[in-house]
Amino acid sequence: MRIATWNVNSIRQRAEHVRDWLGRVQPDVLLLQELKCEEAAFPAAGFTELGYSAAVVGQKAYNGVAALARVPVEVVHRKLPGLPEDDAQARYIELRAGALTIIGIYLPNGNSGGEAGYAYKLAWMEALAARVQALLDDDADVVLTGDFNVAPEDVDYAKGALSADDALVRPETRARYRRLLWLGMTDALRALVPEGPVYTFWDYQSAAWQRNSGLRIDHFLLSPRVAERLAGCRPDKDERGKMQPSDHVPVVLDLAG
DNA sequence: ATGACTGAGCATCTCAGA
Repeated sequence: MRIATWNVNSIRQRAEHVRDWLGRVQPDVLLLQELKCEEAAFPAAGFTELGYSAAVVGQKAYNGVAALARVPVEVVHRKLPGLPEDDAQARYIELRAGALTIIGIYLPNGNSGGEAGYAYKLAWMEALAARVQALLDDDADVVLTGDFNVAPEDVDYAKGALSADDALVRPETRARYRRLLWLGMTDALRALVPEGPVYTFWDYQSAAWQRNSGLRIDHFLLSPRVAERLAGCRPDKDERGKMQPSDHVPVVLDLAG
């Protein structure tokens, strides 16, 4: 089973990149983030042609997540349980694929909107931990993936790429990420590559790609039985070197069975 | 110390991204 995640920074700008990539890499499920469009504007036909169904949680201009799947999936949630009823940000999709629960997230960045913006990020992380706890209490097999907007350790961002008080690395942010690990989730990439930088994002500015000034902020967290099936996890760096790329690259997870 | 790249939208500037 192959599952992938990709923050595409506008699906309408990146539809051809995604189509080419699906044809080559052939994931069973691809979680997308930062669609930057409503569901009606999502270019679904280009993916169904390739054998992928599309489940879209869209929003005008900002955010937006989706799942493309060539295996049967059922959408379980389109909003993160535990957030206020009037929360309209499209950042969460939860699927069932056979016995697996697959969650795709676009976690708030937290650097805009002042203290309220950062508080929203923390509240979102609290609700996410509660959701993961509930699933584990039900003995579910969980793959939690997407753009977490968290660089968990100092090795996960290039020197100078972020300031120490950035919302992606603030201690309160990292503590809430660690809480997911304490619940029993395994960081798939770090389980396979325990040391050294492995980036998934390079800013458009300041020649960040050319200088390899990147971040590791797109993750796969696996519940215990799923972690036992871990066979591979890698970012596809080649995508960042293409014409008009997203600033994030896809990350691919392979599970045995 | 400075500058600065991409995308969307009631758009030739502002907001957000990270």
